[in-house]
Amino acid sequence: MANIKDVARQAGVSISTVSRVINDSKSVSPSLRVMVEKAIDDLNYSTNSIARGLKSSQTNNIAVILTSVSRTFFSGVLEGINKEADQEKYSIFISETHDSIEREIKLVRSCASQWVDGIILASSAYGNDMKTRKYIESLSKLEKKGSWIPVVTLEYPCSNPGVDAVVVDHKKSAFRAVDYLIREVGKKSIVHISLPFEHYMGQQRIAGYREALEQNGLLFTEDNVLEGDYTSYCGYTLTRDLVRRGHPFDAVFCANDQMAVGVLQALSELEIQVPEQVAVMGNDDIFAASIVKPSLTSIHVPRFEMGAAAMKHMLELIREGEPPVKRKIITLDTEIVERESTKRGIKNSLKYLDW
Amino acid sequence: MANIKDVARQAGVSISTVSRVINDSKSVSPSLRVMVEKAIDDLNYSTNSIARGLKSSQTNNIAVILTSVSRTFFSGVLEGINKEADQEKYSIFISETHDSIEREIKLVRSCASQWVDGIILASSAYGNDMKTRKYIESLSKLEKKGSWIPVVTLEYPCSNPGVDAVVVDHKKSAFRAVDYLIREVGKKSIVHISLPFEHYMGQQRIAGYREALEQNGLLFTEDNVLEGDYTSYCGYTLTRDLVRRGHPFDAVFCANDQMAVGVLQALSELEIQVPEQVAVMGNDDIFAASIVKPSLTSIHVPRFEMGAAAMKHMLELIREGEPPVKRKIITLDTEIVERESTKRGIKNSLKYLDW
DNA sequence: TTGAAAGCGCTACCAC
DNA sequence: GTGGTAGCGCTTTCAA
Repeated sequence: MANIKDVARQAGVSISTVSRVINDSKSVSPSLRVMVEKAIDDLNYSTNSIARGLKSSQTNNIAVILTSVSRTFFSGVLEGINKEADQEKYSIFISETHDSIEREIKLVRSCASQWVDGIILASSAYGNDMKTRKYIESLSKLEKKGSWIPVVTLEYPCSNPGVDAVVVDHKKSAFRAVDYLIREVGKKSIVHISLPFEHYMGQQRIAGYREALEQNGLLFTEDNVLEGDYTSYCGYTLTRDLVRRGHPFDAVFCANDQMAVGVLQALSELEIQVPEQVAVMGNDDIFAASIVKPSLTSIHVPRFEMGAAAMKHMLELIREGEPPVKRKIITLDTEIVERESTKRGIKNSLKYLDW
Repeated sequence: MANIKDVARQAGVSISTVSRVINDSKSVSPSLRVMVEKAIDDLNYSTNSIARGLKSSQTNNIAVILTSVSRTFFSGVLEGINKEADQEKYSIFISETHDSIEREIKLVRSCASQWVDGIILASSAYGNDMKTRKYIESLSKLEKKGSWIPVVTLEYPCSNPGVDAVVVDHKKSAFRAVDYLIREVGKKSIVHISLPFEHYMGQQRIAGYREALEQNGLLFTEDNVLEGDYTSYCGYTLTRDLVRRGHPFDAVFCANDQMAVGVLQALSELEIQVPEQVAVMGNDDIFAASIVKPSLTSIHVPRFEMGAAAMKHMLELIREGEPPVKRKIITLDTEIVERESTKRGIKNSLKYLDW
């Protein structure tokens, strides 16, 4: 690949002139401009963004660090991010942590050292050890050449108050879900399959679950809260286990849809009627919710909007160039999407989106 | 973020020495090494990979260019790619073309100009116009600082014979699927919902479909081949349309699972028995195939292995440093996964993978 | 074993 | 309008 020097030689002009043409400066005569453009075309030259970045400290790259792109939830988020990025000249750089905090730390460091212009992060830094805390601390102080690299977290606010976030109110969502199960569906013994207990989001949902029970005069018992691990397999086994133990319940609220699908599968095998005997509710409203039979009532999380909002906010932060005076947390609304797993005979509109 | 100069000053040594420590050269005295390491730690220094790349022309970044990460098919591929990359020191850089050839061309150029060490590409360059051909031509000649940037394509071999690929035999897969529908399921009027006709993979599958019919003494008619667009919506509408027109058919073979899910939905609404009246078969075996009811018979494509093989091969190409004498096309095997949409009463083992 | 200095490809500043 | 040149942060000779 030719470099700027080659182009200059080929066109018979100085490097400066070539640079001016590339960067669209007006102070270059039409004749020279034409010659340079021809040389660029002849040599199939394209400017080396590494070297450019080294000088200008602007790479036009934005890193998106997620736990896993195959987690359906994040696919939608990515669509939103991409949509906003496309309109500007930014490229997106996706990497995956697979829920490993070590990998997350390594990736953030690596992105910073590559001088990305910003980082959109779905963190799994739940721990409270020294190393994790130091890492979280560092998130608001990432720099390249002395200038600030903004970080925006997804899903929940990171514990560093210097980092902005785009979130949904997990507690409120869970509250409304359980309140709905009690008041609209008429259930009384609601089991909650949660996320790993250490996860902030899981804790929030448990809090919402509890509040809904108590406000409706029902008893909160720890027996009814099961620790899940995101997978549909755990929903499946936990449910079979509940039934085997003869634990009484007439509804299950799961912290994500994958687990709820596992619950449905187990109930179907055990020939337990949904929703008459047991109603099931998920969270996130991924497309699988509308595909399973019975279709799954879930809480719709605006994933696309979440990604778009994160990117939009990121662009603002980059434009401003320095940490905002006051932290900004953008909260998006969720809503319940009612389907057959809580209400018999409801018409299930299969979503015809790309997946 | 501190730079190497700062570290050198802090440690009271030369830049060269710091560089030696960073790059693990042995020719540095233990005492100095300790001082430098302390300085690095104190300043929280991490080496700027941009500048490093500028000099060494090795960035340790590998670009993965896909149509869309939310297309379930590619999620699995990414897992495989990541698994292999993790073992080495490479970072993965994912971007999406959304089936736009312009975007694809732009991305490849941009990656090359960022001096990635290699590009794994799921191309949508089906066109035959001048620009596309020139682009495909260029794929085997990507360079940074005069050294070759290897490209490996996924899913199908690109028409440039200088580009290696990891693929499955689409024609053979389709052949086996249709042969199975005829001989095992006993169907005779098989409709094929294809990909957009211009797509190489779609053409291959149609060829396999045709061959299976003919080898089994059935007539191939163009009426039975419908052009699809990947979405479940098109499977849905095409099926309703067939039925409305009174087109006779007793099986549908779809070029992907999404379309097959749409077919199932339409048949269910029309109260047509699956598989007795109409058997349905998909392609790819994404997890949705095991979730729908009736569950969907499909062709399992080893996505994970595909990604892993592509990455493995990429690392070899990078190690060798120059184009191989002979093009290598790695072909992986597919297999039929039998479920309820072609065989009543078969036990459906829901896959408990992460999705 | 150590340090000085050239140079990777580019931009930006300063002269002319 | 144009060209010369310093320098971004790093690696890599070459000398000492």
